[in-house]
Amino acid sequence: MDKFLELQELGFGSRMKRLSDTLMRDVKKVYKSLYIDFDPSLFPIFKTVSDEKIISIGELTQLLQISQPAVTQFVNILIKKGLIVVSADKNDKRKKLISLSESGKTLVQKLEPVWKIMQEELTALIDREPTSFMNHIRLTENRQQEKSLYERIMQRIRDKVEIIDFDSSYSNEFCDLNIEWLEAYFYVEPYDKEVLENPKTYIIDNDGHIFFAKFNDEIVGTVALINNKECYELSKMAVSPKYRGLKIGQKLMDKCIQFSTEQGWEKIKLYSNRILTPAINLYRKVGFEEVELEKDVHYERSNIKMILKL
Amino acid sequence: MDKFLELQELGFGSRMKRLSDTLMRDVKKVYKSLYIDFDPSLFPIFKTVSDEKIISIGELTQLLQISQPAVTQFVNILIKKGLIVVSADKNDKRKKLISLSESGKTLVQKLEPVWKIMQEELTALIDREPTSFMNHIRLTENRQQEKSLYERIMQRIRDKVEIIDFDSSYSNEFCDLNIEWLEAYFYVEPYDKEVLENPKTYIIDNDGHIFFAKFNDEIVGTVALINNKECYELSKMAVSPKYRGLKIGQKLMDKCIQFSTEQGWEKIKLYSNRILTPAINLYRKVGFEEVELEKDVHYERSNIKMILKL
DNA sequence: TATATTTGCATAAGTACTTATATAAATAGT
DNA sequence: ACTATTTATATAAGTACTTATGCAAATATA
Repeated sequence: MDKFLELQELGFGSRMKRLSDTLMRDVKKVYKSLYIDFDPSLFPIFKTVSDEKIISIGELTQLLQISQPAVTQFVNILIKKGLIVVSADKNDKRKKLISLSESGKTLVQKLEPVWKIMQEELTALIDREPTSFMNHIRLTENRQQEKSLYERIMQRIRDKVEIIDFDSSYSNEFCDLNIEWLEAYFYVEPYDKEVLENPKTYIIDNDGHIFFAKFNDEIVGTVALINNKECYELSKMAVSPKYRGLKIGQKLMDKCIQFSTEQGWEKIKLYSNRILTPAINLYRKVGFEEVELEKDVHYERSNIKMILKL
Repeated sequence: MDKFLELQELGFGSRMKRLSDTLMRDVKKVYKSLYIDFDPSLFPIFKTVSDEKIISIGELTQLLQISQPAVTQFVNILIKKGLIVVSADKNDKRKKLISLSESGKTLVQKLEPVWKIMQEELTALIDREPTSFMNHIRLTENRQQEKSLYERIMQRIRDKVEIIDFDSSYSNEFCDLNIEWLEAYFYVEPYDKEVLENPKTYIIDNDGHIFFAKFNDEIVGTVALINNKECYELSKMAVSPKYRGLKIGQKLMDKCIQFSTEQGWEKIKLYSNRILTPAINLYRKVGFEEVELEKDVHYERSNIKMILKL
């Protein structure tokens, strides 16, 4: 199937290049999936500037062992992205001193946990038993084909999303996440505002529950189970658009179903709008079925009612 | 010194790319040094076409696991170089069937011994004790720095150049190699022609000697020691321009010195022209010293006389 | 102290790929 | 048999580098 296997060492150069390209592309996809405006090709320079605090172009060339124009090129990209700043060297006017900008520092904070996961998964992909160089390439390619680095990293990131219980310190996030999507698709009805700003009063104190999805110390999603005596109504589900693709909605939903079952309820109901196809698809996927909609619903935007039998 | 060592697995992709780039560039330099119009990037496709005899673009994409446009691109380059030809598939008009052209087949013949050496040296560079992937990269980089792949291959190629004795079957090569450089730098004097066309009569039968440099069954250089009773005159040294850089002149010279010493002569003399700086440099390097030139020399072009004391 | 060389960086052009998309022929579905 | 889909290849534009070269500031040399 794979001719490179036969080309032996003469295909070695091309082969390594191909593998590194594949891995780089996977890492690129990860950044994209996380809506992080970063690229693996920027990593060596960005990380070095971050580590060294202040460094010149020539020193970067030395350290990274790549050509000086390549360094200049990426430094320019990083400047354009606002991640680094340059200052002049007082003793040597030819020199450019490079350091992280404030937003660069913020990005490092954000990237560090992701880099950690990437590193671990990359290590798992490449570093098994000691063997020959060619064999390493072969084995790594095979593992990459079984399950791509992208999938490996994304799964680890998904696993890092925790579902936690309501705490009043998260009230703002509860409100903001919901307002965000309401404004995007509909408009915020007065009753929305009232409920979202007082989750404790309207939901928790009425024997309801609120769960949050937490990723890297950030609240990235939420959902509420409103207790209306007859059953739980699943509502206020919102996921930060920055973290779509991490299957956070699925996780929140799983938690709601598990929790409702534990509490002994026979069903969960929900109201939604057919325009929200990804959400509707998720509901159907976990077993919700469409039922007839009542005339008098809380919200104007509701045009579908669904029920899940537990 | 080398930051990539610290970037660990996250720099892995860039690191592999860097190493493969370095190796590819070295191989490129080898082709250039041998005046072979070929490029390592063409190798996977060229070799595959050579092995498979006839193959379509789609099949190449499959076998080599690179993108179809990349295959198309290199196929076009190979067509432009006249190394491959395309024919239409009778059953499927969309398909292009690719095979080696006559000059492609000739090139394969020429390249095969070189590929063999490259393969062996590359193997020596990369395939030592089994160890981790990262360590392989590190070790290979280190070895490459100690002595580059280019140097390793070139040395092996140089070692493959043999110096052999005169045989009348090589008379043509003796003549052609000399005429080639004479025409390039001066013109062929009548006496030149007479001697070059009858080496047996003029040189061998007068107790002189002729040596040839042989590489891959091809005569790539020659030199004569003319016996004028008083000493040997080193003359008729010529190296095929296709094989400059293999230090063939040096090898021929070494042979002449060694042979003259064995024969018990006290010196070697030679006549040359100052315009031929690389040759003059070689003469000086092995110990020849300039002496005063006589008025009446065989050749008009001679404007320097040198003597080596053995 | 003037001049030549070296150093630090920028710019331009080239290379070996990639992805995205187009086009024409072949095949499948109705 | 007609249309829709798939397949085989081509084309265009982008990416991450490279080498070659230029220029200005710094340093060495005379």
